Amino acid sequence: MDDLSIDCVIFGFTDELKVLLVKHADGISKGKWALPGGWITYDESLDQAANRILKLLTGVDNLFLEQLKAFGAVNRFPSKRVVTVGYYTLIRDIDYNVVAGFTASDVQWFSINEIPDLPYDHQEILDYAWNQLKLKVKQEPIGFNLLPKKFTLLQLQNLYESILQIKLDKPNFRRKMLGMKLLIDIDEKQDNVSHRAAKLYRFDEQVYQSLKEHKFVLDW
Amino acid sequence: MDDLSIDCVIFGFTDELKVLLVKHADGISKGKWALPGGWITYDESLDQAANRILKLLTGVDNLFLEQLKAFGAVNRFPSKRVVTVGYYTLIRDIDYNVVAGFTASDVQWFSINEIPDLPYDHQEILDYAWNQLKLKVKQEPIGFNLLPKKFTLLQLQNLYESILQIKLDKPNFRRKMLGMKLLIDIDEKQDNVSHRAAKLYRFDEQVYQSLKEHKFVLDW
DNA sequence: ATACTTATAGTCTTTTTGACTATTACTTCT
DNA sequence: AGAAGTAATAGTCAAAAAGACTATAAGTAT
Repeated sequence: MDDLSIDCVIFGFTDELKVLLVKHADGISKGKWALPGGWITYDESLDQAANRILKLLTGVDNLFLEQLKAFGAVNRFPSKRVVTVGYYTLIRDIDYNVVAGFTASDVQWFSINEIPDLPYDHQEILDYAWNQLKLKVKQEPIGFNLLPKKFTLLQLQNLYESILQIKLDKPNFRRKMLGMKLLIDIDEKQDNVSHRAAKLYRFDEQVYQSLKEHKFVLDW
Repeated sequence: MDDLSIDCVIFGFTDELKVLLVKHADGISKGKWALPGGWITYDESLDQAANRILKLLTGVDNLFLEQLKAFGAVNRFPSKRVVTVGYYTLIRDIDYNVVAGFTASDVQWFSINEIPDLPYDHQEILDYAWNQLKLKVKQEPIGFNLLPKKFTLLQLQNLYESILQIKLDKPNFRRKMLGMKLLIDIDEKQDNVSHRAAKLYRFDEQVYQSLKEHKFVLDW
């Protein structure tokens, strides 16, 4: 389908929230950083197409992937009428060795606060994606795809703070998180830190799933 | 564009939540009730296309209209590959005299609880739309497009109950609603009711808009 | 041993829920 | 006219949650 494309907003997190961009090797916006994307073929669903594109970059299949919506302004693409379907995904950036694909000469993580000029309506797609992420974070647990298996409460708090771009009170955050019974104390501690080591936790997958389904509400 | 269509979930409300369906005059699913839809032309954005289709049915332009997402399973449409973009809209049903368009032999409101068998993936689109509506109702004020200019607190409560399909406590609902300062007491009362007349309110558009932007959270 | 850093525990006040009860105003039936 | 019915509106009270803190603990670095 030469009038329908996919564009992916790939969020990563280690110490801060990041987005993966690719540099176009050629075409109209040659040399510009843009969201990774591609065309949809006739024999794949939208979700499959997005997954294929994501796999090209990360080498990994079946990452968390969710559709945003379709973007269809008449002149969003210069040469002809193209509607694009936006997707977003959450991954732990350092777990993956991202590689430039066919049409991309380079790939790179950018801090969410230092995004370069993007072509087409990619900035709009990114803004929309971030907004969705902010909403999501208030309604269901997050972090399973963004944090290591074992993590500290502060890491989790930093994730929330990075996404929402706000500062949270530490003791209150602890109380709330521990109160939802989502975290399991695995009775280990950090090491190699130059201060008191924090306890490590992991998600309780059962609770995580059920919270995802029932939705809750964090009024931050 | 012959591979990209629009489908609209048009929610209406008077005493209960309803959905507007059209009966196909011909084509593969002739005689079946389905979501109103149409093809996207090259010279209109997705939003414009949805708006055009909605206007055909209601005669009115620029109703509240919001995209759901794109639906793109490979075999969702029988004869060829078609991706559809779902939209939903909220209108006060009795304000509009809906008319059957070119390809529809009939139009009718159906109670949300008595939806007939729908063709293609229209049931999936409808479910998705209702879900979105449920989420929306918890995050921003609603009713501006669904209620008459002047309404009682009970009417507003019925709207919430119809959408969420739950029963709410009357005194608590009052307290919460009045507490948000969203309603203006216009110092009038119902008439022609066979019981104590309730006060009439209208929305404070300023507050309505600002609540829409800042989002809140109703944990029902 | 002391200064620094982060973890973790706990307090206290204010707000917000949720579940009710009580009373009021109006209509209609007898 | 009085009683019964129906929904509106006011108010209570205890439990839970949020917000803003303070205090202490457990380590590292100097």
